[in-house]
Amino acid sequence: MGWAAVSAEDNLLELVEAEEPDENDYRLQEQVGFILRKAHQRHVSIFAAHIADLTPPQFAALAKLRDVGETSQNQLGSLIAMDAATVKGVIDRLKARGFVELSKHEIDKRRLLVNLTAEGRDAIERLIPLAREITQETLAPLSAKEAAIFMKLLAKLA
Amino acid sequence: MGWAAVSAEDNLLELVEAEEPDENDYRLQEQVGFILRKAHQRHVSIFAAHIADLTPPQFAALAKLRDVGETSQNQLGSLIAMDAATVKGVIDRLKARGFVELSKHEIDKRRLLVNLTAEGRDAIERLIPLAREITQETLAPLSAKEAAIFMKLLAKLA
DNA sequence: GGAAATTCATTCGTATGCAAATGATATCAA
DNA sequence: TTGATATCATTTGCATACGAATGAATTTCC
Repeated sequence: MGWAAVSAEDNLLELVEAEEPDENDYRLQEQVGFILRKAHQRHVSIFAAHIADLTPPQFAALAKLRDVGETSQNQLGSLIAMDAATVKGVIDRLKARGFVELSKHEIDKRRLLVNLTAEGRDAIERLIPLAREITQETLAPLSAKEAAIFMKLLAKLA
Repeated sequence: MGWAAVSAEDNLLELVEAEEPDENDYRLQEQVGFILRKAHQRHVSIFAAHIADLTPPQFAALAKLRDVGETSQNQLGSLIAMDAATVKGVIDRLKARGFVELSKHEIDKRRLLVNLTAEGRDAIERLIPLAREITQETLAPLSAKEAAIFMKLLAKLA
């Protein structure tokens, strides 16, 4: 096998390259984590444009309290995907705003119970229609069918 | 029209309810923003399990510098979706680690040029294979076809 | 040429987000 | 019963993330 077999050499190279097409090629902009971060940023920005006086985590806490009623702080955190340290800060700020009130569990003295105040309930009821708009605007780049598929796959991923 | 027309009344109510099926119904767990936040959290967790000594934003900065070479701090920020305040902190920490070096632009004295050090280049080359695994693991709940569809829709959204 | 607008970077303040350590309380098990 | 475990909450430290204000340098435009 001498250098006369030029086309055979080329074919071999093509095969090798076909096995490892991305050896030197890493495109940050195409990685799921990078795009996920950007999509999340965009959502937070849309949220802020519609609801200026509350953050998404604060809204989530109020919305979940509306669903389940009084719960312990950590339990609420697990319902809205926040660890103990994070949920504490969120609840502290909601308390300072008068949207939630805290009390001690009668039996289990470790637990800190959280509940909506009347003002907090008013706020979340008032904000839910805006939250629907936020969801709509976030999904606006997709058709209805695309959005449905996307939501199903995103849920699988999360 | 008296109260004899009971079934007609019922039909009317059904119609009204069909128009507004979710009047009192807001499911936080089904909102795109909430799930997006959880999916992002999951990705960050997977990232940390594979690459313990660098955060996703720090990795993004190194990967992008590898692509484009020396750039100004703000320009780098816009390439990886970070505002000026955020990118400064990321670059400061990468500089403290010896992964990037800073210099002043000769002509435009406002600009702060950022570039990889030899150590930074070694690091990013070493980490890219791990980053591929991170992407794979993040998308693991989806089939190859689902992942392709998801990435296309996610890109549209971000 | 020079005032106005723009760009680059920094700083400050506020808000997640999480790991790790700690203390108080409750539960489990030998 | 009591000693080991587990749970609930707090605190500290670090790292994004972004709005707003500031200062320095450049560009635009009349």
